[in-house]
Amino acid sequence: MTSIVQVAELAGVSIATASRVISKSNYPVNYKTRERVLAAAAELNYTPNALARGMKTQHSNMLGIIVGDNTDPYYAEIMRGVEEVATENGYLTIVCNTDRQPAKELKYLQTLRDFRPSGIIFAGGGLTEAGYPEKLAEKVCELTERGTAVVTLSQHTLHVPSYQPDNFDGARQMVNKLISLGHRKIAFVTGPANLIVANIRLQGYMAGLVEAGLSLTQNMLLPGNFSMAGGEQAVKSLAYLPPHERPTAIFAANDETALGVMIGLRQMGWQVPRDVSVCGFGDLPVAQAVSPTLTTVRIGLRELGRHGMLKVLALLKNEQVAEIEIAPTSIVERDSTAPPGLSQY
Amino acid sequence: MTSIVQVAELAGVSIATASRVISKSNYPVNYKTRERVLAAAAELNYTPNALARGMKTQHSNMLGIIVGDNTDPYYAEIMRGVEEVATENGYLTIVCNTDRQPAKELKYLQTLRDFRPSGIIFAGGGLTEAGYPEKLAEKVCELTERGTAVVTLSQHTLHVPSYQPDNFDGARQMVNKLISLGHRKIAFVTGPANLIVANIRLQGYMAGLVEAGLSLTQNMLLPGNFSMAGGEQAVKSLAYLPPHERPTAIFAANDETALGVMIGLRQMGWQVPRDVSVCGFGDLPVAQAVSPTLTTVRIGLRELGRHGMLKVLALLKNEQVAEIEIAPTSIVERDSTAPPGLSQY
DNA sequence: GTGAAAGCGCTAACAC
DNA sequence: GTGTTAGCGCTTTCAC
Repeated sequence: MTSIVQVAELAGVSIATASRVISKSNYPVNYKTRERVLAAAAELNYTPNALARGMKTQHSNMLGIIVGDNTDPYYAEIMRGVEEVATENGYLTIVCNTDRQPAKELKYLQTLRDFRPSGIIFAGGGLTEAGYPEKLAEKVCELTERGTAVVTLSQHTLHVPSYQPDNFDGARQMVNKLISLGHRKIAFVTGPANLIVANIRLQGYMAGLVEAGLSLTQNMLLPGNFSMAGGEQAVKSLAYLPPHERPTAIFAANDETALGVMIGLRQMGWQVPRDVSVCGFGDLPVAQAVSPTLTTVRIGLRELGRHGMLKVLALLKNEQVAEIEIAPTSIVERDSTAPPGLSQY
Repeated sequence: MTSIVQVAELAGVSIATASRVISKSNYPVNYKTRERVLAAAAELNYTPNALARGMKTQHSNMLGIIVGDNTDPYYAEIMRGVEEVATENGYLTIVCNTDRQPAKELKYLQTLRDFRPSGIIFAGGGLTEAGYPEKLAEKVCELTERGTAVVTLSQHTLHVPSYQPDNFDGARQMVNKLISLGHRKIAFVTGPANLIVANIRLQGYMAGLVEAGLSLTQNMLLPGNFSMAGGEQAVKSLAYLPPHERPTAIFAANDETALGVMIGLRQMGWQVPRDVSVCGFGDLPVAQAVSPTLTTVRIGLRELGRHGMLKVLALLKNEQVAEIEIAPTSIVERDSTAPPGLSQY
């Protein structure tokens, strides 16, 4: 394999000089000499060994992205944004699926550590299992101490720079919207209890109700888990409610759940939005593809990823970065919501 | 940072000995000595620097996976399978989005090369632009020569070990199925013309028709591009056909296209499967989520990824591997297909 | 069964 | 503006 030594030889310069031009260091090199080195490198089809370089510099132009599951469109979109900016800047993106399991997350962090990544992005949102935040913080500390840039893309137990969607306000706004449509009985399908983000959305929902002077009724909270199956399951319980106690709108903690809710309702013979309005959170591409199209809270996911990676790059350049930046969320009104009272029951 | 030197010191042995036990080499080391090294490593929370190791061994326990777009569920599923097996074996998975652009694919291969990956998996299927297969083959050759294990997960221009779904037979079977339902006018929405896999599915479709003694009518071929928008667009042209010339079934080259087809038909006021049957290829998770649920050709995508990675591992161990293995495909009949003639026109 | 030492390819002092 | 050289942390001959 061709190394910098052959390049130097062919160019008739020392390895140091060759390295200076190859590594784009800002060290002064004579114009002609530089040209010769570049020509030699091109001729030999040479590119530097990233491993060797990483060994010297102590970091490797690799970026780890921690996600729950790369097949989940929420993460897939973020990952795509991260990857775009990463590759534009010569970084390689490593997928780390955790399935939201602390053990897997820790394991990946360990493996990543061995590779001296330049940065790590936590796309998903902080697991809150007892004792886990501390363990995680410790592992992450080992990384940051050694210069790895760590960024989260959601509210998180980790106290590192973060670019995060306004989950609280998004949920609050959605409740406002439903209320302005005339809804008073608004159910909420929750996310996993151990996920910070899921809880913040729940809080936004509750805040929205309280602001409007509505009371929280226990059975308006349906347990979900951010999955389609969870949403489908959750609404089944509504069939047992006497008609006048049924919600006129169901707000799901994420889009996948909302899709499940729609499937469940269809099976029950309830029509959306005639009998009940449904809305989600995230604005995944699929929200526009289903029928009826899904009203949801828009997070610019790809942009979230792009911005997160830019933050990593800024950190790496020792630039000043805001500790926490909030990405605004907004309501996208589509066909799955309508005023209540269209129903026959 | 703690290196093997501190471990050796703490254990009171030489670096060589420490390395022998840490690197799990099968070199004989005294039982007690081994224990001491392990204890020291544990105490120091030591794990070997993957970069340094890679520098010696000339490959880095990294695996590149080349996909069109990681947000495409087809690739996401494969990637997930690959990642599972990779991480179980201590490999890191690098996402490489090419958007099916030769230039991006080449660029990624170049970057990967610098990192000395142990393996590269081409999840997507061979671009056939003029002159490109040769260029790609050359780049890949540089990699394989140096011991990188390269595997494709579809029919491909590259002549490397491959584990690939039976795209031809899947399409043929689907046509058989439609014919057995009574369909005679079966349209096919094609994939991108520059994609091998898309063409093979098209060939399977044609073979199925020919076997049944049906003729290929030109306007039964609708141009698509594997995207939802493409499917939506494609069916619009059918509105201009006189009713008796309209297809009674539309077979889309992949599931995304089929979803687009369903959306387009809905806009045109055609009901599925009453007015026209629709089917896809791939069996993405979403195929079960849409309404009506989608009849499609099942490829075990995650399994495809898992198996592909296993093939890489086998190659790395210099085991004998089959050059080409075919993964069977099968028909999953759901609600989007029915016998023709239910339509009112 | 163990240790000393070379060297993988690169960068960054440090000379000149 | 250029060259010499010392490592980065590891594996692996080659001695003993």
